[in-house]
Parts: sequence; C-alpha cells; structure tokens
Amino acid sequence: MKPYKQFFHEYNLTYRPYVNQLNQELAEFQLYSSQWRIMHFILHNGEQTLSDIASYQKVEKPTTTKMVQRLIELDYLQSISGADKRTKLIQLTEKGLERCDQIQAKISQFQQYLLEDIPEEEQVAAARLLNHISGKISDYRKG
Amino acid sequence: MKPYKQFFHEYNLTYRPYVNQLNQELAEFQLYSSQWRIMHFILHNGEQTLSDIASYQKVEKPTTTKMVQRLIELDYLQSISGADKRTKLIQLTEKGLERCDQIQAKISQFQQYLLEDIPEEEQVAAARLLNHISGKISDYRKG
DNA sequence: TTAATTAGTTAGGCAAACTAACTAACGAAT
DNA sequence: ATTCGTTAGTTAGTTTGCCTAACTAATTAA
Repeated sequence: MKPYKQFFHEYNLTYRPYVNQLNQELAEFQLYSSQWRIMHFILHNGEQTLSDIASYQKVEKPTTTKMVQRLIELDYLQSISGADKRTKLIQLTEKGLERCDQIQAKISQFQQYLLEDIPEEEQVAAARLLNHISGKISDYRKG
Repeated sequence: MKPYKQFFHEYNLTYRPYVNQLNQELAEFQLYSSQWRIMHFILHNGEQTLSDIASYQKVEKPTTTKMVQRLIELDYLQSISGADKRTKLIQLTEKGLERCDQIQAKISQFQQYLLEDIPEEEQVAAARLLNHISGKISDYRKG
C-alpha cells in the first residue's frame, strides 16, 4: 500500500477508539470530549467570545452555543458581557478551573501512555504533518 | 508545549475538517465517509459478514446494519446467505465495484494533495504512530 | 441615517453512534 | 438428542454533535 493510503487508513481507524476512550475518562466529570475541547481551549487561551470558540473548533455557532450553555449549567463556565455589547466573553468559573486541573492530570496520563514508546521527535513530526494537513484543507476549500 | 500535547492538539483539530471535506468529495456519489469506509473495506478484503464489518470499524452492529441497508438500497452492496445460516455475506454489486473505481480515483487525488509536501518516510512514520496508538487503546481497554 | 455586517440565539433536522431487547441458528456437553 | 450458552443480525428508541434557516440586537460603513 502506498504511504499516503497507509496513513489515512490508520488515521480513520484510530479516531473512534480514541474519542470513545477519552469520553470514558471524562465520564466522571460529566463531560464529553467535545465539551472538554472547549474548556481546554479557554484554559490555554483565556476568556473567549462564542465566535472565537466556534471558529477555532471549526464548528458553527449554534453548535457552540448549546455546548457552552451546557457547560454553564454545570457551573464550569460563565459568560460576561464584553465592551462590544453583542459579544459574550466566556470564561472558566472557579469550579471549572479546579476541574481543569483534575481532568488535565487524568487525560495527560492517558495521552502519555498512548505515546510512551514513540520518540519525541516522531511525535513532533506527526504533529507537524497533521498541522500541515489542516492548512492544506483550508486552502483547498478556498480555491 | 510538550510533544504529546502538541500531537493530540493537532489530531483533534484535523479530524473534523478532513471528514467534512471528504463528505463533500463523496456527495456526488450520494455517500458519506462512513459508508465509503465500509465499501473500501470490502473492496480491499472481499466479502464480509456484518459482524466482521462492525468489529473492524469498531462500531456496534446496529449501526453497521443500518449503513449496510442504505448501501444495499443504493445498489452498491448485496448480501448473500453464508454457510452458517445466521450470517450474511456482504459483497459489492457490479455497480458498487464501478463506483469504487471512480471514488478511489477522486479520494486518492485529494489525499495525495494533502500529503504532497511531506516526505514518504514521514508519512509512513506517522501511520506507524497511529497504528501504535490503536494498539495501545485496545490494550488499555482490556487491562 | 440608512444599509450591510457581525454576534449570538432559537428552532428544527439529520448522521452516526449507542444500549436494550429480541429472533434465529449454531455448538458443546452431558 | 436435548438443552443451554453463545453468536449473528435486527428493531426500537435514545443521544451527541453537527448542520441550515431565520431571527434579534448591536456595530460599522457609505
């Protein structure tokens, strides 16, 4: 099989088991991986508008609205009004921040386990490859 | 950011855009990427039972049943009864086989475009890394 | 000041997955 | 040979995670 076929073959087979296991790890926090992605984004990039979150995750705004609403219900996020009165700045609550620490610890352990036998160089190279693909897809869409 | 974090970060960001674009490529054949995965599997591995398909894709049987039913409606697949009368052997129809050729050509072009700037070595290394992850996840589930 | 754009929400829909509960057929074990 | 556990596949019903269309409110540009 050609290298590019090999790669996409493995790529397809890996995603579901990974997300399923991630969801299982997150269950004790009553979170799905999609919700954790939002919290993770805010944790590392500070408060964000709903549009920021949507465009970063490359999903539509209504989808993001609902996820954020759920996270607000769980008291993991809160929204404050921005200078531009149309916007809502979404930030972590104290409880949310606390959970982030616990979740990060758990997820990091899982992720490190998955890559423990792979040299760091290769991990970085694979990350670069994926990043490259993301860029190419954006270009492809435009032109 | 640590290599393993980098990797999973990119991994998360790449999947949806990739699948979305794949679905767009497949739209002219009235297929979704999940359905194409099934056809692709049968194309490369010959006729399969429904259980084979489900366990390979790592989804539950009811999910597989419905997808295969849809592909039979489209006249891309057909099922014949196996020696074991409980089983159904799912195989490509003539029309399905024809479509596979057309789809393969289109998808290959897209996938090659995505990786055209990446040395083949790195592609293979990344495929190996993903394969390794799949294995680790299976192990993790068991123990 | 009016028109176009942007931020966010609501409503409604669909794909893709799941579990639970079922039927039918097989196989092993006494 | 009969029974009992297992496997193959289906049906029914639910949920997640995404989408588009249509809307309101606020901002920006002409």
